Amino acid sequence: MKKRPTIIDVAQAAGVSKSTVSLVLQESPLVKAETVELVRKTMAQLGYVYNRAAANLRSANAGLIGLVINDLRNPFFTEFATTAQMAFSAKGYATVLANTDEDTSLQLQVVGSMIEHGVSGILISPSYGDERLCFDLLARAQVPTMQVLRHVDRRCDLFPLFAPDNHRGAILATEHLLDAGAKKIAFVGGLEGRSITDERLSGYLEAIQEAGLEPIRMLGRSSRTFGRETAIDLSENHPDIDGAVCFNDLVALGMLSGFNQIGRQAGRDFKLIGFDDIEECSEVWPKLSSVSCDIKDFAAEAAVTMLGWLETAKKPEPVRRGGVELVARMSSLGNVSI
Amino acid sequence: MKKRPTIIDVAQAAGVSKSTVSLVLQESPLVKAETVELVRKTMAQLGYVYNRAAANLRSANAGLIGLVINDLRNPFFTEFATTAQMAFSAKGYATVLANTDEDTSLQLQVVGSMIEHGVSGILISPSYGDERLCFDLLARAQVPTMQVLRHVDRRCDLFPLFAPDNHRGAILATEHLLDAGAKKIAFVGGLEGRSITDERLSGYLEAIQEAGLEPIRMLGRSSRTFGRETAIDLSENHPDIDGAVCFNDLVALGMLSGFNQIGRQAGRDFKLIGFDDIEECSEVWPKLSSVSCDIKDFAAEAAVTMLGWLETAKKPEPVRRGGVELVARMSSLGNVSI
DNA sequence: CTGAAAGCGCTTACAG
DNA sequence: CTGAAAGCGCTTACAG
Repeated sequence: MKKRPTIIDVAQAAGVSKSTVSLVLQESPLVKAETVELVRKTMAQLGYVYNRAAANLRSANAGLIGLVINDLRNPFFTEFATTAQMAFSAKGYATVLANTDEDTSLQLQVVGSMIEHGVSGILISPSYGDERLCFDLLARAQVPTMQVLRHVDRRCDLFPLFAPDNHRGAILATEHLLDAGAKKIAFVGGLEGRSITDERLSGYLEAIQEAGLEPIRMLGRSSRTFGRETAIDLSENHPDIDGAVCFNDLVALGMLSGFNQIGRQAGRDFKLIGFDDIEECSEVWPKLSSVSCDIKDFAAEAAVTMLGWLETAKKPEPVRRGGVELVARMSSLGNVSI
Repeated sequence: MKKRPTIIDVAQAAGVSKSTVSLVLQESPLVKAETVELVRKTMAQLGYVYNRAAANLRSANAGLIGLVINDLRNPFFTEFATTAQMAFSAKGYATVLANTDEDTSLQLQVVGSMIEHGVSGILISPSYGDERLCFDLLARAQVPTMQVLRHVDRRCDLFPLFAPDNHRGAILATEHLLDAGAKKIAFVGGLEGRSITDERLSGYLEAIQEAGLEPIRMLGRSSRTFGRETAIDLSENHPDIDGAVCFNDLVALGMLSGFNQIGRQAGRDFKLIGFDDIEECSEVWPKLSSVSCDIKDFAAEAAVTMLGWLETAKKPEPVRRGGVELVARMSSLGNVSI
């Protein structure tokens, strides 16, 4: 296993100086076309591969971006991460990715590692909890960092936030269930004190109170399993509850499974709506209503904003909210449309 | 935004030479404990961050591993990628990840980018199609590369393969449905000519022929939507078919949705089994039987094998198959157990 | 349009 | 146990 050729090898083989080779690599217009071709041919012959680490040592831009995700197994975050990574890739940036599994000490470790690797910027959907050390480290290292999806560190002037308008989305969802005829609507799933839950719950509360109704909170883990258990429990013990705004689609999909199990039909017997509009919503039966944050667009937007920051050195506004949209399907409508 | 401090700054501030600082960074036993402490304290004060790119320039091991995935939105691959990334992270390696979206030209591009970034090795679940250029590039660049999950490039001596024993898994699944009383079993989903499909289909064919039955192929996309459509089509046009071995869980979950829609009950009216055993299998109702490749263990194994290759420079065996296991649940059993 | 030289932030022998 | 010097593979002014 011999060493890879360097620009010096290429220069020798092509009979030019290494500066010229370097200029060719940078696609400088200064080099004569023939020389460019000669050098490229030589590089191909020698199997030359560009060494970014060396280049970076001088010129600072590593072409690496860090993506830190609290729960990569959750399809909502998977979609976000995948879309962002592909957007970076399309602009020539490679992505260093880490799942933190909602663990802030892991988060601290991976962020440290990314800084060492010289990422030019970091997009982080943070874990809840003891985040201070991590963000302080980012501040010290002066790595441009955007918080996305979750509002965790309060210093949005330092770490600009970009997140969907959860509050408004929950209002839309609640009003939709009221319009669909639901009389007693619960909010199911999500844990208090977490930014996304608080934002969505507050929208639900606002709409419920607006309608002069009593709110019903059934908070809990944001999992299919919690949704399924709640659907069954609720049908047995609170048969009068006839609608649910779920914290997210996983909870709603779990409720759907629960209803299937006990023969209750969402849409006809119960008005159900999720949040996030993951792909599966339109692939299950009955199809699940949801609030879309257009996660693909959102992720692409986030990526573009990050790249804009890196390339213009102009920091994005401290807080920015992405649009949300109601997507009504059978689980809240009851007829076999859509 | 001033420059980050370097080891020279640290050395000056601590009153030692930069070599000493370097040795401290490498945790060399040569440095006196007091000196170590002094240097560490100084680094903390100055907010020093290690520059791996520079270190790598001399010492070769970048501490970066590439992970190339054909479809990161598919939960099976998400689980694989996430587990592998976390295993690398636990050993101090950062992961550069790219989704290729089943696109071999994208795959070529991201692999090139990873090589430039100096990854020490690459774990690739390749896209089907025109993969030659990509693997040739890897061979030229001499980057240790393992193919996982899919057997695409035939040169396993160069690019060792690690994949689940799909053939055996499909035999287990088919025999299980026969034991459960199914008389006419179809194979649903998957596209011919792709290694995973071919391996699973061949297992099904072997078991069906062994039982003296006629095989029924209903190949197609590996999506929930295809599964749902097939379930409905099959119930209308082939009511005698009473069992299905699905290419993967997504197809089977789609069939489950389809059955829910038309009021047919998997388990009681139809014996259904998926493949991969993703988490959702035990979260839906009725719970979905599947063949587990123990994807978490598999991914951890793959990561360990890769790291072993990097650290011992000993290439893994050309072909290695991971174990598979039948997981029988309600969708093939019919009773409300498990 | 091309070449010679310095330097990016580390590590690595080699002295002492 | 610590220091002085060379070098990793590039880029960047600066000449010519």
